[in-house]
Amino acid sequence: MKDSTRSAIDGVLNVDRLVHEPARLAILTVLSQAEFAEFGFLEMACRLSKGNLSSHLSKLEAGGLVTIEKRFEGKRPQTRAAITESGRAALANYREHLKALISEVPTGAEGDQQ
Amino acid sequence: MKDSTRSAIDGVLNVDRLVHEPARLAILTVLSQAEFAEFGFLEMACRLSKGNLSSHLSKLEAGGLVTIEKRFEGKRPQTRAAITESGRAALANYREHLKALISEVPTGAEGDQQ
DNA sequence: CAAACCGGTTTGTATTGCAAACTAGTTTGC
DNA sequence: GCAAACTAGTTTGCAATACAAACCGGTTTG
Repeated sequence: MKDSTRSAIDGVLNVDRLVHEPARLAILTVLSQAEFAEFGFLEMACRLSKGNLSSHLSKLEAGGLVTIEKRFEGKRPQTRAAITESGRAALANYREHLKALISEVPTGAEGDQQ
Repeated sequence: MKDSTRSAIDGVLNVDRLVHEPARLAILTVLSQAEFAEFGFLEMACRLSKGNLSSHLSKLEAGGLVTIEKRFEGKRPQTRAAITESGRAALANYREHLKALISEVPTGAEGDQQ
């Protein structure tokens, strides 16, 4: 087994589960592209129900990857989420692991066993 | 939101959960590099306990992504796993989604909201 | 022949992702 | 002016599942 394959697999095995979950990865990805985003926007952008979005945001907040700001837009409540520095780092780190997997391990079929 | 970002996120949201789990992704990745692998080898290569490896292999088998062959090596039982065509396709597809995410969405910090 | 080892499978548990139900307030229709 | 519908979320309940620990059948070793 090649060294690069070895470390790519180790990377995969150690991914941050908080980031790895597709819904949260989507949220972080969207947030990484903007200064902040409103709840309603995230709902559509990530195709999540309000319930799921709410709970995933709570987990991301608990993990320090995003901040949640609650405010009023006129008379209506409004929630804004933003990625933190720590969140950016976690996302970047996650993406590095994926990149390693993709670039270091060939798609190829044949190879030598063990 | 850019179109490429949109489809990258859709890709992430629709990943095959059977492949997405790190332990199973590791297994499939290892199997994709060889014709087959023995249980004991997978155990080390994927840094999995026997119990976990056993149950993940069962799930992959149930999903048709790998085949399990049981035989005797001398007097001892031995299990071999191999990736199927369907498994190869699922892995390739999964990797395509990742690649799309990484290549289409910039790491960048700033951007315009919504 | 007992103890340790090999090669796994089964079982138990704690986590968690998701949907559905709920809460709290606001606007609209009549 | 008040009931019904809508907005903006949170909480709750449940089914799935990842992992560890216990277990099991057999084999080798001391």
